[in-house]
Amino acid sequence: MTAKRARQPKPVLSRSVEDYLKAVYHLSRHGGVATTKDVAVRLALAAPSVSTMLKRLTTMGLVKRVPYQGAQLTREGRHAALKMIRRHRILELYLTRHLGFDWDTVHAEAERLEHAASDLVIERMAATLGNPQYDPHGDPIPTADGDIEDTELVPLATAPVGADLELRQVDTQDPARLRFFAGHGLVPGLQLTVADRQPFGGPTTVLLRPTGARQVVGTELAQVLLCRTGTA
Amino acid sequence: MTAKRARQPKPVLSRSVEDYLKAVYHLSRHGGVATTKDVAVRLALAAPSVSTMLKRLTTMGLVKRVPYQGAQLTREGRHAALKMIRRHRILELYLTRHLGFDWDTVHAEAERLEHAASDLVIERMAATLGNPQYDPHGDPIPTADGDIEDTELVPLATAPVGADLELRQVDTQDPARLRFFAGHGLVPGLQLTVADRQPFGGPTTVLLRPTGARQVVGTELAQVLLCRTGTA
DNA sequence: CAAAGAAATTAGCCACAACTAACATTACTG
DNA sequence: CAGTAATGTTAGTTGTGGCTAATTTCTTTG
Repeated sequence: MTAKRARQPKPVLSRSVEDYLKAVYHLSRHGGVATTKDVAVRLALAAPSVSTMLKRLTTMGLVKRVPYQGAQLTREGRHAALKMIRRHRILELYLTRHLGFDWDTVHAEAERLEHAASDLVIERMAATLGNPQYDPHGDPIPTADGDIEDTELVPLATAPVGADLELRQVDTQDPARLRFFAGHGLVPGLQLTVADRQPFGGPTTVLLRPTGARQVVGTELAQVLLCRTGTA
Repeated sequence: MTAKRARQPKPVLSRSVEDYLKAVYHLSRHGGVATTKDVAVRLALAAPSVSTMLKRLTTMGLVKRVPYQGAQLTREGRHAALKMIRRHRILELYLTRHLGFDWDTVHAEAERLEHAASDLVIERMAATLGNPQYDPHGDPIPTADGDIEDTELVPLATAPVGADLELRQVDTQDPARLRFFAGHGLVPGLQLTVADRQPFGGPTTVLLRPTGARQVVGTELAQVLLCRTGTA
């Protein structure tokens, strides 16, 4: 018995199963559980389809589930999910860096390719990219053995006025929003200062550090701009 | 009714259908028809599965079929098949040129990716490659609108002794054979002269033009080395 | 705390695409 | 040219993964 590899020889998860695992991962990432409804919405499926599949995943040992409550991934399920997320993010970065795609279109492309690309293709792409740590949106890329960085980030919408921040992650896949952000220089790595925030859910005004340019950002958008504090 | 594009809006063929169309294309390429058996062997499926599917493809208008005789592609079916073959060959070339794959491993990779890559990804790859005409094995790459070069090539096994040839195409996907060929410099573009052929299905001896090196090739292998005549 | 509403599940259905077993047709050969 | 071998098709089954309709459970609130 070789220590850790080859637990199961190669059950090979179906495309559907892979999508479910990713969905459950994302929905239960911050402590909670993934409910049937949420998974159904995320995958654009009917609730009964999800209910049935989650039961199947449970018997496969990929998911822990409490009926009528929700589901979480097992260690094995999380490993499979992180593998898919690694594929997805490497593909996104590869498509932008080497095939001229914009960051607002890569998500859809990667969504299909991630199920078809072999490990070897993915690792060759990763190597070509210099084993990157982040995808074009700033999302951390899990390592090949399933470790993922878990930095505490604060949404711009809730960062205190006066704070010096670095924009680390743009947490949306909506092409229109992404194009807006890119058009205003709001991309990962940007240094900024919170200049003002209007009360009652009003917009946040930021100063873009290098240029000193002002930028007003509505709450909805400020919610998905995730920042790291303390970069003077 | 816009002249030729958008006959059907977007029926989107399934992975299986795409594989069947490719198989029928390859099997009926040289005039004949594709029989149920041949398709079954090629796709590693049971004959009844193929029989049923060919009937389905017929009702979809992708295939013309005479029961108990065999099938051929319709114009629409051929178009779809050539589109897949374009994808496949561009992927093969891209994988070898940009991701460090050897020509004996790309077939399997491309076989899975061809169903998942969007037109845009494929055309970006093609552009990156300089809109190439041939894949790593020398197979012609169909154009985006479905034209494919149809050169008359002669197998080395049947080329007359004394002929000056250019090796154009290596017509196998078997990794072991491909490695053998690559190891002996037998790759598309090679100039060679047929020095000798033993009778009764015996091996062919060739002189590799640049170096003058001798190489003996057995009949089975000489059958898949497709050459163009007349290159003094 | 009972009843309405939301969410989850069960039951029953369908399409796709494979399979085996049984039967039909075509091709080959003594 | 009859009969067997090879090939093709039909019939019936299976597994996956969707769906709607009906039912159950949980949550929320008058």
